[in-house]
Amino acid sequence: MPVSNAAIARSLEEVADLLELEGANPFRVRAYRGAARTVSGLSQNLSAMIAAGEDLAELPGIGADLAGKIAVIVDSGSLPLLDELRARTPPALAKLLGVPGMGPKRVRQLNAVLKVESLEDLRRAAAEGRIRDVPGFGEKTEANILSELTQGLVEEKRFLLAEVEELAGHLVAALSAVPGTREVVVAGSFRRRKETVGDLDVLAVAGDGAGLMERFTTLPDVARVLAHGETKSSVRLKNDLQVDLRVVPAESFGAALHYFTGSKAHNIAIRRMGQKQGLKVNEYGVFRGEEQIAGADEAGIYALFGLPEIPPELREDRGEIAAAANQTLPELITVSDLRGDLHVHSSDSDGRSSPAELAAAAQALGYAYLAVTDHSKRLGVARGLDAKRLRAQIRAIDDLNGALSGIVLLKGCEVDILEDGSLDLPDDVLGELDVVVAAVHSRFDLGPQQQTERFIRAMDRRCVNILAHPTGRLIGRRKPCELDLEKLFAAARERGVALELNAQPARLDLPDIHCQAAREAGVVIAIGSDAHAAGRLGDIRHGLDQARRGWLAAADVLNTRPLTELKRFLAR
DNA sequence: GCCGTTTTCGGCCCGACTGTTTTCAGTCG
Repeated sequence: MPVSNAAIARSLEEVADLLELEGANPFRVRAYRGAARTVSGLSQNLSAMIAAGEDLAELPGIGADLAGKIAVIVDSGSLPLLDELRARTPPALAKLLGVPGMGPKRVRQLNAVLKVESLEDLRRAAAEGRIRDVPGFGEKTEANILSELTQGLVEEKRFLLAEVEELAGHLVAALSAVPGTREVVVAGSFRRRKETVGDLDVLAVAGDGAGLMERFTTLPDVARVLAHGETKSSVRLKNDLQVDLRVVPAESFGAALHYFTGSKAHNIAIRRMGQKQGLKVNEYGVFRGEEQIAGADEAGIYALFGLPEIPPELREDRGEIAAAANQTLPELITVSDLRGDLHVHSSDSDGRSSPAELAAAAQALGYAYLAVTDHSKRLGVARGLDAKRLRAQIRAIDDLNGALSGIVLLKGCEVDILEDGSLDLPDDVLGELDVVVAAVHSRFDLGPQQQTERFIRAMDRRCVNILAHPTGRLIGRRKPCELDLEKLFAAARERGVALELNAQPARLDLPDIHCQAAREAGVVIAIGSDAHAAGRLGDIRHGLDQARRGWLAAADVLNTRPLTELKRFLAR
């Protein structure tokens, strides 16, 4: 079985961790991390690229050496350098790097002096008071380590973006209420609309910085103050979410917003551009010598480099800077571009609203159409429809449409793709529908070849219009199924089938990077809310966020089209 | 280990906070 990109990235990341622990050249460590990042962001399978004779050294951050090492991993499934590193370094030692406050130097120091080799060793050493006497450590550091370990927060926890939206709103409101506060913005991955966030980075312009910091560190939700400075403070909330607050002067607001929005990789790329022009870019502005020449707003920073303002969602160093320089950035889709929703459940299966209620809610959103796509019979737990019940629903929707004006309900179904790629309902009944959404809800564990063939076989059925949540992933709970995406994209384009970007916060499937690749492959994307109640149609905004991160313009998305054009596409 | 509009060698983003130090190293983002 071919080695997955994710596995290659993990190996490179582990090499970086172990090299760091050995005190290797930090730039060499960085090179491995950079390569791991490049690899995990690829949609094309590296094994396939090598088989096709492509030169991996063309990829950013990968040179001749790492291209060779990746080829070795693909060939043999392992990497000699990694094996050597593992033999030299206790494997559990790398886990210590995950403890806040512990970096490579401290881990090595504790390993050398106290023979600490694991998290348990570290916990015991801290509990027994042996760490305070190690040179470079003290009582406070020891107490902090013990506290981190006993609170069980060492495993990195990321939150779904949708989960923290409300909290972020409360924070902004509470901080904005401090007298003299002029700007409060949540930057970071939250502003980039990344599917998960590890923490919140809040930025403020304040008349009374000390007062704002005092308010921030004493908010009722704060469980622990990690740092409390004049311009920077960090807290951990009761739900374990870390929040950092920075207070900056107004003339630096744009620079700080840019800096704290990131991504880190994007910032580094911008700083390098500055460096080449003899400019220093930091969170206070852009400086030529001592003189600040930009920084009050973000646009001014980009303008300095001859670039249009790059939308936060694109700032991942995935080609956006080159595209901005060439004036080829896409005009990203917005919510107002949507004319309808193509994946919604009614109370006929596992939804909570009737088709009539869904129609009313869709109309309130300004939609021209909405597809009712209930589950098929195979999904018993969802009260999936068999042919008879589906025909009854078809007749009911026909009647309903006769009574509606300004909105059209499309007759649809989310039909199960069975293990062999056949569909859960026969062609004759599916043929009576306006739109057929096909989806996998079982056997996510097939090998990549079999899984890809299963999807393609389903798309071979001419009634199928959309492939729903293609990878099947559930963020933090279920890994994406293994697929040859390049093949899948080609098959979808050839057959006139759209791939879905499912907007449910835990799905967001296709993921952003795959949307970008699908777009480049000429595949049409359908954004579906997968709402199970009339009040949840608005969930589609989460899909919009990811569509923008996936470089999609309105023209790339099926449900921005007027009804007549949509119907042309659905006719295949 | 990567990379090139000063370079195929010699660089490699930049600043805040903490804790342990007496002027700074380590960590973090």
